[in-house]
Amino acid sequence: MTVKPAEYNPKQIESYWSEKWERDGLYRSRVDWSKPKHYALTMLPYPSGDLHIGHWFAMTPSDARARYMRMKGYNVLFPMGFDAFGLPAENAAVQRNVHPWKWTYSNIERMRKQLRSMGAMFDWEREVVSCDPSYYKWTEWFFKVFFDNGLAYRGEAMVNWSPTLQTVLANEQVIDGKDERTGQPVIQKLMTQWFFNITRYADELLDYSSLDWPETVINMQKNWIGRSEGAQVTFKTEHGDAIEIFTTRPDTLWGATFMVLAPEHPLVEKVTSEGQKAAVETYKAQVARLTEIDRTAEDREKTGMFTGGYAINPVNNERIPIWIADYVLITYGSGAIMAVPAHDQRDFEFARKFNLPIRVVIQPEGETLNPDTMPEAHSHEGIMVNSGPFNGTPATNDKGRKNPAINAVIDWLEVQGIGKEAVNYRLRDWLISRQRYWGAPIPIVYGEDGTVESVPEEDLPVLLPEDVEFMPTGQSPLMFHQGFLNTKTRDGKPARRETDTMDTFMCSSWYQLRYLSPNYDHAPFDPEEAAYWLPVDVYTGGVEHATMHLLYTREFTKALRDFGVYDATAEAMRRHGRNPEGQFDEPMLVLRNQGQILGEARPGHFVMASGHFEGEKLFANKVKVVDRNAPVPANFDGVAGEIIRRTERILTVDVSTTVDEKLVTVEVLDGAEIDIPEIEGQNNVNQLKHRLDIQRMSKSKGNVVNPDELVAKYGADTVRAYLMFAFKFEKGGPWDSQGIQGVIRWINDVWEIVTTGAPEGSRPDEKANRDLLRKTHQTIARVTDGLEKFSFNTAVAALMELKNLMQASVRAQSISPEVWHESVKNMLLLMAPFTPFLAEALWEHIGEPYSVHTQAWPVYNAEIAAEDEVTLVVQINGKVRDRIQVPASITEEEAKATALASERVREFLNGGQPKKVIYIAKGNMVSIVI
RNA sequence: GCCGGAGUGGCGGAACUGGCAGACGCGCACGACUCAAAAUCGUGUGGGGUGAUACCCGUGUGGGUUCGAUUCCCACCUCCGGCACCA
Repeated sequence: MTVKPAEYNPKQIESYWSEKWERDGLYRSRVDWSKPKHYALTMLPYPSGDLHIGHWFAMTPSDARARYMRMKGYNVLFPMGFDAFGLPAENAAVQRNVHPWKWTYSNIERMRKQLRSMGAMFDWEREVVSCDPSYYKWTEWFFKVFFDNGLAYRGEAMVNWSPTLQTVLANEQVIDGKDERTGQPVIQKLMTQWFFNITRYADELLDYSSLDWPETVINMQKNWIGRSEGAQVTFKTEHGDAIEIFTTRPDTLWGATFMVLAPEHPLVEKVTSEGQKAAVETYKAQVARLTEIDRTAEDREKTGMFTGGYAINPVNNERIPIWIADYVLITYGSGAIMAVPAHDQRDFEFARKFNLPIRVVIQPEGETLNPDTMPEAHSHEGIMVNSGPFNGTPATNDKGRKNPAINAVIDWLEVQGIGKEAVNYRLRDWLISRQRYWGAPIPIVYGEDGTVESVPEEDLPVLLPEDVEFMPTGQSPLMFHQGFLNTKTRDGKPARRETDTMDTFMCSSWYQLRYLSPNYDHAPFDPEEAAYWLPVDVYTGGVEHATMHLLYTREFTKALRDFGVYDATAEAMRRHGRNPEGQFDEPMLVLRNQGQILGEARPGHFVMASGHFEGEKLFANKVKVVDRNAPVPANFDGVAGEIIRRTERILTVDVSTTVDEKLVTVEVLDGAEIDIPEIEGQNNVNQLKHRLDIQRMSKSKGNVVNPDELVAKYGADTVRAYLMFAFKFEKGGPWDSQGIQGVIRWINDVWEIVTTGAPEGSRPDEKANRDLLRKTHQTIARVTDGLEKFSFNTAVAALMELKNLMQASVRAQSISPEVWHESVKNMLLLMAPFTPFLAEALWEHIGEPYSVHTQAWPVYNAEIAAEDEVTLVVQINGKVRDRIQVPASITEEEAKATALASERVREFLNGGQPKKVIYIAKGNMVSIVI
């Protein structure tokens, strides 16, 4: 007697198994030198309050892969934590009077639950929270290491300063030069801030040879670092002061007809003549008022001012005027340039505007440039002219030493002692100061005598005081907290604490280390753990972190290596027989970026609204949703069209189908009659749907997909599998609420097949048995390959195919119970990474030992997977003309003979001889040329 | 402007190293079950053509290499991303 199997009930299964796994510590990861390790990491979330579908898309495929690695025999570490410092918590404090501490922790509490519902193999005992003193103690400690080793320094930097609020604003808080919230103007102000000398590592950061990272990320980082090769040349002012310049085109030195200094350049004052003083000051003041954005605005006309001073060009001792202009940036190179208008477009524009001389020194072949008439600079190849000893030297389009002209001039400059080969970077040092409360304090103390010292290690962490007041002005409460502010230097003299806190990228630059031993209190991480787990083997996250986070964490790792932080770890590695060589150069060896899940497109309701017009606007007392294809009655005098936008009771209706004007505003009056046929009962204005285009999800757009709701409705397994199936991992795409049906059906079918049990009383047929086993092994290969390559969608597709054949075999009663069991067993093992709850429940159901997740990954058997019959494809002149079923063991001669004997081929040959017959074994194909 | 990536059915997407384009799924159409609907099951589904075959066209566009091109080469178009007065 067959018992009717229970319905698939994900809620029950998922809560049962997650509790059991938790109790059993199934996902605890411990150092075990007898096994190979695998450190899988996914970027830790900011605790904004709710888990987004994007988090699921980022984390569940990575989890599937981590589970696969575990079944492959690796000892896997897959931790999770929270990047918990940052501005939103502080904004909440100001706006809603909740302490950031409370706000953050209650969000974390909520998100932990949501994360657990995912069914990921996170080891929660390794959780880290970056705003916890036990964590930020070490963030401070790293700062101290950098400070003590001279990597951290104080420097001046421009900040967005709000004079109204007396505070610094982040870039994203400034819109059109105004404070986003108050609308008050923001100015650029120089402030002393803390930096890390990241440029020290620029060259090493450009070496990606040991990394398997997406090309796009490497490309972005290379752009960001912006290495350029050239020469540094020393010009002198008339009065003998040196002006260093950097140029990528030393071959154009003889064409320099003026110099330009950045307005902030320290020599400006000295070179400015009495007569130009007032004009120069005016210009400088004008520049200071501009924000970075204004200054770099597109197609901006060149501005500048003559200083009255002159410089001597060292290559030909020519006297050339010195100008200042804001197109020269104080932050790049030396803040001064030689201007070669004939061969640099920016200099050219400047020279034309201010009537400065232009001299051609690179003459392109086949044309003669005329300085008076040339429409733009010539920045390409040619022959050097007007260049003293170098006349006739060819200049190519190559950069740096590869260009013979540049190469020769650099050698000459070095011999003459007026310049040398040099490299410059676009990359700026990392500004880590934030004038905020909710961040890790910078452990620095300022003595009254101006001394700057780091806080002794035994006094770390410098704790954030909790009894602080958040003022709506946005100022950091640390500046007013006397208990925090007042302290002592090491030798007991009165001192003041640094009130800036650290950039949150600082916290996320080393969190992969804290996961190793979150409770370790002698050091940021336990060398014994690190010796085993480091480095991270696979890292996944969004491409938006390509330049900042990923560059900082690489730099951080290299600095720790150089400052000996890994010495004890290297020692432990050696003790365990692992070679530490090169293990601390890079934090993450393999990187993959997931794409983004966008909002689903949806048409808006098509409505007929009537009421009374006031001007262009309709005040509606009746709104009826109608079929958009139905004709609107000719005598209808209201507004008919699709709702494009709806904000509360204000509708924007696209009436282009009926009248010429496109958009009409309709205000729905209180108590208006709303009729939406598809929703029964009393309707209200909030049920009217507006059109949604494909765009990023956001609450205000109303296109957010809530994973909690999906889990409640379908179960976590379905949500996981759907996300992996429906999108390319690296690409993402718009959400499709219908597509999930396919995964629901698949999971239900699997449930039904397995719970129904092996077919009893079937009439097994040898061929069907063999076909199913073959398919099973082909699926092993495809799923394995998919997981290896982050091609989750094809792996799920393969599992669906296996299910399809299994279902057909079961229905046809054509397979034996043994084959059913063998096939089901393998299928559940293969499904375990994707649908961990379902696989576990069914694994138990078929009587296999707990847990499916600790089983070995199925081994592919090529012999079983091999087809015994294949389709021989016959092409004539590259077109498929016939298909013949043949044994897979067919030889080349047999295949050619079979093909030539085919009816279709004989028709085409028409008695003649083929010119050529080609056999392609791997494609089971014969290609005949006639 | 410079650097990079991508264009395949109505949709998401598949195709190993140059070898049967469109796997798998959604959607859609028709049929079965049902009083009906949902669910489920069956059949079909790139376009043209045919009663059905045959055949022709088809992976952004145009050329090329090849017995054979979504895949390689050249030129172009479109979209997306990064950088951008960086000397």
